[in-house]
Amino acid sequence: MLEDMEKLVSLCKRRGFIFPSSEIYGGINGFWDYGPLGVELKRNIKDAWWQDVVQRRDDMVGLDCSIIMNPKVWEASGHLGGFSDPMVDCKATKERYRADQMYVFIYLFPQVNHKGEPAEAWLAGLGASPEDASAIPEKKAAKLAKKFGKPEQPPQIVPYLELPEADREKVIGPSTDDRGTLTPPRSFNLMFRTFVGALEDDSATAYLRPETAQGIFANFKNVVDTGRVKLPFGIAQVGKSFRNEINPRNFTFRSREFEQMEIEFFCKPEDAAHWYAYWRKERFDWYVRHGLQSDRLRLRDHDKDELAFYSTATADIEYSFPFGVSELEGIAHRGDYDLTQHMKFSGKDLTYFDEESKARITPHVIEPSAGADRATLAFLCEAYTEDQVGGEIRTVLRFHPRFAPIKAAILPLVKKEGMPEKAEALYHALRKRFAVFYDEKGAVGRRYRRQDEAGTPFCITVDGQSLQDDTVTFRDRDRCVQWRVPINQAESTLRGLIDGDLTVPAVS
RNA sequence: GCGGGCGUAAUUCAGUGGUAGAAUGCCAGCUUCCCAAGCUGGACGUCAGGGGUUCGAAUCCCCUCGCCCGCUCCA
Repeated sequence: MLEDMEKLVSLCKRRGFIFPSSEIYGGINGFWDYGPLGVELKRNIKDAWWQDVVQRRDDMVGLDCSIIMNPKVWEASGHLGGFSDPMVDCKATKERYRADQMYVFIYLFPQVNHKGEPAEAWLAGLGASPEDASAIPEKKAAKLAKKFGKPEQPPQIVPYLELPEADREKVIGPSTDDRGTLTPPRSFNLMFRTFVGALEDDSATAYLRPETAQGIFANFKNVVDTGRVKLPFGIAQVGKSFRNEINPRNFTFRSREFEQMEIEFFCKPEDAAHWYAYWRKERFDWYVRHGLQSDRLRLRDHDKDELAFYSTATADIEYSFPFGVSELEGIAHRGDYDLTQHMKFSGKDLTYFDEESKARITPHVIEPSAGADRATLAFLCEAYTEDQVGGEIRTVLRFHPRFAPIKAAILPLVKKEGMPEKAEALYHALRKRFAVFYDEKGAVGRRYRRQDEAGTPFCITVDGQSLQDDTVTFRDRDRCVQWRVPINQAESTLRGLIDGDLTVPAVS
């Protein structure tokens, strides 16, 4: 079991799974590159997802929409407003506050201070309204009143955001007794801004999408009009998204550029609860089927106060990474919020005509939204194992065969007596269908270990007997079991093992 | 964004002011009929980047970038 990320990060670098982005220039925080093995792994995960939720279902279709969309999309979705809360930091106590919930209470005391000026105190309080915010300032003012006398007037109350810049220095923060410790309000906007066209004026402002979901909602009418789809049905999309995360952390887990695998599943309002329960289970089971069967995986329902205001239910699929329990996928019951918002902002009718009831309805939507990079990282963490073999450590990535970057390595046992030629012929036959790898160099034990570290589930070895009777040995990664298979059945055997129709024999 | 730690070969690390090292890995060859065996040879470093101090800096100082940990944040 993987205890910290260090060994995995170093293996990923060493074997070509994941590299720091633009490393030769010192890297860039929050961005990562997938190397030769990593790109296969991640692509296999995305392909498996696409096959399972689109190709093998009758009620799903796919979509691939642009990353940059009309900026109004992000007004409608709430990302432009919701992603940009101004925050204020206290330099003394390191606390952080929402600036729109901070009010300054200005007290004037009758007596003068040591400089002979009228004593005044600018006391900051926190709350949704001035009344809510008054507790801390009142308490502090009462203390000061003992020294400078009781104020004759009630305090003047100013929202921190409306305070003139020059006056900010006078403010005493909620958690300190010193003035001037608060920073100016700073906007923490997670949207990546850019400009469309060569002229960088404000009218050309656009955004890199922070999620793929809105492209699906924006195309809902197109798909309904052209796709011959009927409720209930879903639209799936895989693609890059971008968020200016305040603090990228934990290897690829929180990155600023990442890839999502999202479904918006549309249904009649009265069926939404059923479909929510269905997808909640279906998506959890998908991870279990592909190897996250340990107790490190869990399904957590959001508490009421955790829910977005438009959602009636949300569940997170979480994985216990070495750095903590973190979300892989969220399944949200979003009601008709998104379609309604887009109708409001676009002025277009996005309702659905139900043939049965002859009524127009606004479908409700269930959103299973998964992180492709997070899934990849979870499968990497889960796969990482160190076996003790005769006092030595055998490092193995136990990927599900469907995800393994290389499905099988074709190896001549020794580099002579016609074995390389026979092995190469098999390699050329197999690579038409599978990602396979040929290696004839060095001791076979070393080659087996190299494949273990790359997560290759099977090795096919051509030995002396192969030259006599046209059989090869299959070697299983997880238990090192070996058994003989006729060379003309190698392809069907490999396919059976990958698809799960065949299993590895108990003993060789 | 704050605080702390760190940054030397592909990886893990040693090197506290005076000629950049080890192990593993990698490459070539020999050997080898089954699990990182052995032998021979080989490549690989702007010591994260930039600036400063010094006769001389991987080493001391400053700045920047990146990674890790803890806060904070995560609509």
